[in-house]
Amino acid sequence: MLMLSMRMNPAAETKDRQHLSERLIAGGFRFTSQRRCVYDVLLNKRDHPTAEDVFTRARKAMPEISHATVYNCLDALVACGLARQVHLDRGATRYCPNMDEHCHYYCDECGSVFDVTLPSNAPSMPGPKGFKVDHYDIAVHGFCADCARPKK
Amino acid sequence: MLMLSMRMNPAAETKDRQHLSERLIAGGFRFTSQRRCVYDVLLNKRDHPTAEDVFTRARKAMPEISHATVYNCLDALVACGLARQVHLDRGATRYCPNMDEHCHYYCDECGSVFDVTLPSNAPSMPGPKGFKVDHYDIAVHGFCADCARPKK
DNA sequence: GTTGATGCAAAGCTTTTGCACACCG
DNA sequence: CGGTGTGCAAAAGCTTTGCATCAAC
Repeated sequence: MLMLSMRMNPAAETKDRQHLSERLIAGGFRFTSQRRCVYDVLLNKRDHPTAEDVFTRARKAMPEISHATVYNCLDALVACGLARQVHLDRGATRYCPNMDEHCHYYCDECGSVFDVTLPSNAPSMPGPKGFKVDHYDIAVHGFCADCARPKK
Repeated sequence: MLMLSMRMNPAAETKDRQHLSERLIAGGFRFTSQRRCVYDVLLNKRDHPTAEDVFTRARKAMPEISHATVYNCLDALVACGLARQVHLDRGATRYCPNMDEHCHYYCDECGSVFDVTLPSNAPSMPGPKGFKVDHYDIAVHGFCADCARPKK
């Protein structure tokens, strides 16, 4: 199975990395090498990794990094608006550094994830009274082209 | 024996319960008392319970029901189109017997969940080529009226 | 009678926590 | 220096599995 690994805009990424420090500080966090490492992992392969995946990849560059620190770093990145959690199934939470409004097409058969950017004319709908919307988390479940074939 | 419930649409629910057996059988499952019990729990209190919540409630009517059986029953209900999983945060998966297209407004502060039915004219967007959509899982994150107040 | 479902308990996986030490500011 | 962040390990929480027994068809 081929996981989606697309690098849309290298220039924007470099900018993102430069902004990491100030974003962290603006959020009341300190800028640490571990947080930079974790953020790099997210930017380097945008395949919606789980915390465990991030841990494994981060260890290549920083062998002494711990499990707890990866969770800490991911939470910090989420808290200061540099990443988002993605909840697709009963499995582990995945992380996504793409802060554009987009949705995730998820194959319930093989687990593939496809990003689709939302049209800018996305309709707003009335929510509960007084509810202050932060962001949308849209998962489209179904079967990818390979798994949709009636071969069972 | 069916338990009485006070709900928005009693007629539809009774119909749902009558259909439980045939839906299960159509899905290749057997109709068991445990599955009826678990389905009743979902219908009786539509507050997006976790499997653990369902387990606790089901035990009131069926004290010997097991943890594993609750998961089995919930999975069976999901498989034959009588319930859906809802993934809102890093916590446990929740379950929802509402099969209408609707989205969940979720307060990241206090954890409240509000159902909002989607307008029937919901726009369709182009997904990955060949992707066969089964259903949407839309969570709107933010802060409910109580938690949105700047009391900090 | 066959086959799938259940109950129990234990294992597996994901996430959090407590604490001593290190490091940033 | 003070306090946050880290690393480690253990605990806690959620879900699955193995197996003997039981029930539905």
